Amino acid sequence: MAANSRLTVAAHALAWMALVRRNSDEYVTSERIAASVNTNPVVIRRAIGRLRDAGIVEVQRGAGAGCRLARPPESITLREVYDAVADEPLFGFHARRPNQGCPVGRGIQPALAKVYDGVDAAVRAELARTTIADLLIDVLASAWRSTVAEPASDPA
Amino acid sequence: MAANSRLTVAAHALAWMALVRRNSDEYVTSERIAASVNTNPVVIRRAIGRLRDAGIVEVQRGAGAGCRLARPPESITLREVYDAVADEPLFGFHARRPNQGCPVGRGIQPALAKVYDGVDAAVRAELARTTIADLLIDVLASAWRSTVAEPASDPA
DNA sequence: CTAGGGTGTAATCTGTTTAGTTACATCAGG
DNA sequence: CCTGATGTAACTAAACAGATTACACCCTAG
Repeated sequence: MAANSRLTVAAHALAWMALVRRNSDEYVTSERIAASVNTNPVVIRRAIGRLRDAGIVEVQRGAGAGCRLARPPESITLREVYDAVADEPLFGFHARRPNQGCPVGRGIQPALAKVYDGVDAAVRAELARTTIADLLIDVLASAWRSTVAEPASDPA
Repeated sequence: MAANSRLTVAAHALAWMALVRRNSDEYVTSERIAASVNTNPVVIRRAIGRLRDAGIVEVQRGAGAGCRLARPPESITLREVYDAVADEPLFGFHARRPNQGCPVGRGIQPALAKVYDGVDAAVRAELARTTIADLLIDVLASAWRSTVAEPASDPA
């Protein structure tokens, strides 16, 4: 597992909510989402909390509580989701400060920062091309194909 | 520190070798590079090993041994370096397999894989825009600026 | 042809991070 | 109120990266 599965979990939860939303506008519980993602409800709640702060989902407390998309899935891009759940940059700098007595040690971080900023912008632009609605369509298509192929695939 | 400082360390080492190369074509030891990066020589050797396998640097063993760029720095892009040193994808999937009884659980990974492939291509295209020669120029410019500003900055 | 400085790499230690889990305070609807 | 859910703190466990030690191996200078 790579360091960050947070975007995956958040996208999974949102796709789930988008699917539910097609049938009703009810709130869905963290427990049900966790059952689909196959993790603990608290992990889902942590992700939901960030998505709530970003205005992507609405949370209802009290009895009959749960969570649902705050907006149509067509208006939610993976870039927004990424910004909501990611807190570490893709590439990190030195674990220990490089030698400041060396020109390379002194100039490397500013120089790389520019490159990494460009990479970050490219990543976010690419993620902006996919909405939760797009994702749900692709998810259902993939699930359908795997259902058809299932008899031939391993049952694990 | 974010998960991956490997690209940073490799770029630092290559910038150093590019700088040395401007004055002579001698081999430089992992110990000297480590002193600039401020880490252990073994960490540098591990990075060098991958760069050697990728044909980016040449390593000479025996007495007076060390390592140098195998090609002009203008011909080495950060994309090559990234490909040489990275082994984990940027985004990971679920830690535990999602619920295969749920359409979303079954279709989410193939759907996200397409998105993540696109992101990976975008990252590498962005990194391809910078060569080690470009980086060195920027490193030296940044080091120069920080030298001028040094009297006002903290001496830590 | 040997002495010595360097690479290559395995093994281990340590610190950090993240997912997983438990526990519990809090919040509304019925 | 009671109930079923969220919000969050606290802790555990596992994975991972970097740091370090140790040592086999290599090659060139002398």
